[in-house]
Amino acid sequence: MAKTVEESPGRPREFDRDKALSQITDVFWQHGFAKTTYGLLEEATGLHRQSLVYAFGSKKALFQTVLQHYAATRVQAIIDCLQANDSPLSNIQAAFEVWLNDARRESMPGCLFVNTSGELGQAEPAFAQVIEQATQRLAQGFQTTIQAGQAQGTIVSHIDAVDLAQQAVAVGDGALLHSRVSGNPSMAEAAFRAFLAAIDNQPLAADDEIRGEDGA
Amino acid sequence: MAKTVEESPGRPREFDRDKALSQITDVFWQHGFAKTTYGLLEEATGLHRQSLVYAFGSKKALFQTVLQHYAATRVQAIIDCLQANDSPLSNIQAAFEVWLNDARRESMPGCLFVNTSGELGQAEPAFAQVIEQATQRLAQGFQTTIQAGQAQGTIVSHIDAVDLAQQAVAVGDGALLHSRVSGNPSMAEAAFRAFLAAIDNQPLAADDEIRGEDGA
DNA sequence: CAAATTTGTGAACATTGATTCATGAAAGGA
DNA sequence: TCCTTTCATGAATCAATGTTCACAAATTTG
Repeated sequence: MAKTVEESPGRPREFDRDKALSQITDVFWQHGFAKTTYGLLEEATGLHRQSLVYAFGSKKALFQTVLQHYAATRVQAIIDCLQANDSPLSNIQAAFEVWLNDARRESMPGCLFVNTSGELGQAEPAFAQVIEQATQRLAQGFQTTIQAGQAQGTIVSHIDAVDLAQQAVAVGDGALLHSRVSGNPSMAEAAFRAFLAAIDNQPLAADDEIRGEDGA
Repeated sequence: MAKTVEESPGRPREFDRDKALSQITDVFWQHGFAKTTYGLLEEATGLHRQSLVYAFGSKKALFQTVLQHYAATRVQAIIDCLQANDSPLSNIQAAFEVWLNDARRESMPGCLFVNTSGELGQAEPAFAQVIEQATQRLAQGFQTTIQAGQAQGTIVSHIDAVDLAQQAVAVGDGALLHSRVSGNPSMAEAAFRAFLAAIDNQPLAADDEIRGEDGA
C-alpha cells in the first residue's frame, strides 16, 4: 500500500507537501529522471531522503506523482488558455505564449513531458500513460478551438481540424525540445509564428506588410 | 589522445568497426544514453567491452561517435530528399516519408537526436553541439527547398520561408517524439499532412469536395 | 627470429545510488 | 499517564556500472 496517508494519528508532518512537490518537480524538470538523485532532492527541499520516501514512496512513485502534478497544473494552464473567452486565434496565441515562457526560461527551459518522452519513451508504461493522456487532452483542446474558428470563418477550413490540432501539439513539443537543447527560444518563436500565419484566414489582409522578398 | 588509430603495427582488429558502430547506434537509439550498459553493447555486438573501449574510447566518446555517425547518415538522408531532382513539394513530402518510416518502426521508433535532446539537454555540451549543428543544417535544407517552391509559385508566399523551415523541423521532432512515447505513428501522419496542406499553394483546387483521405 | 605494438578476454576495482534498518521524537487516543 | 502511530535523521546495505589491470594472442618491422 502507498504510505502517503492524508491524515492519521501520530506525529504530524513538519513540511509542506505541495511545496516540496513543486521543488521536486523542478529538479526532475532540470535533470531528468535518471540523473535526479536523492542528494539533489535533499538539497532542493531541505528534507531527509527518508522523509521523501515516507511521503511519496519510491523514486518511481514520486516521479509519477510529479508527472500527475505537472499535468494538473502546467498542461491544464494551456487548455485553460484555449478555452478562454476570446477569439479562437487569440486563444491559440495565448497558449503559445505560455509555451514560449517555458522556452525562454533561463534555468530549465523546455517541457517536463517532452523531456521524459525522449528519455524514457515506453520503457516505463506508467509514465508514458500519463504523458499520453495529457497529450490527448491537449490535442482535443486545440481541435475544439480550431473547429470553432473554422465555424466562424477566422481559421482556414481547407485543412482538417484534427490534423491541425495534432500539428499544433507536434510544433509545441518540437519547439520546446529544441529550446532545451539549444537554450534558445528563437525556433519556438518562428515555428509558432508560421503556424499562426498558416491557419489565419484573412484572404484580403495579405497587403498588410510584405515580409522579405516577394518574387511573385 | 584518442585510441582510435586507423592503421598501425600490431595485431589487426578482428571485427568490422562500422558494423559494430551501427549495432551500437541501435542500442543507444532504443535505450538512451544512461540506460545503455556495456552489457547491452556486448550482447548486441558480440564483442568484449574492453574491445569497445580500445576501438572507441570511453562511453561518452563512443556516444559522440554514434551521434556523428547518425548525423552523417540519417540526417543526411533527409537533406538528400530535400535536394532531390523533383518538385519542392514532392521533395518535402519525400523527406517526411523518411521520418514516417522512423515513426512507424516497431522496435525503436523515433529519432536518436530527439531522444538525446530530451534526455540530456545541455548537460553534455559536446552532444548538444552535434545535435544543434545537424538541426541547423536540416532547417537550412528545408528553407532552401521552401524558397524554391515560393519562387515558382507552388508553395505559399505569405509565410516567411525561415519560419516555415523552423516549423517543419519542429513538427518533425515533435512527431517523432510522440511516436516514441505512444508507439503510434498517427500523430506524425496527421501533423505532416497538415503541414503539406498549409504550404500547398493551389488557390484553384480549394473546391475539392472530399479531403478525407490522401490519394496518390 | 626477436622486439614492439595492438587486440582479445577474464577478472577486479571503485564509485554511485536507491533502498532499508534502527533509533529517537512528537503527536493522538484510551 | 501509557500506548500506538507516524515522522525525522543517521547509518548501513545491496546492486549496478563505467573503468582499469593483467596476461595471452596476433601481426608488423628490423
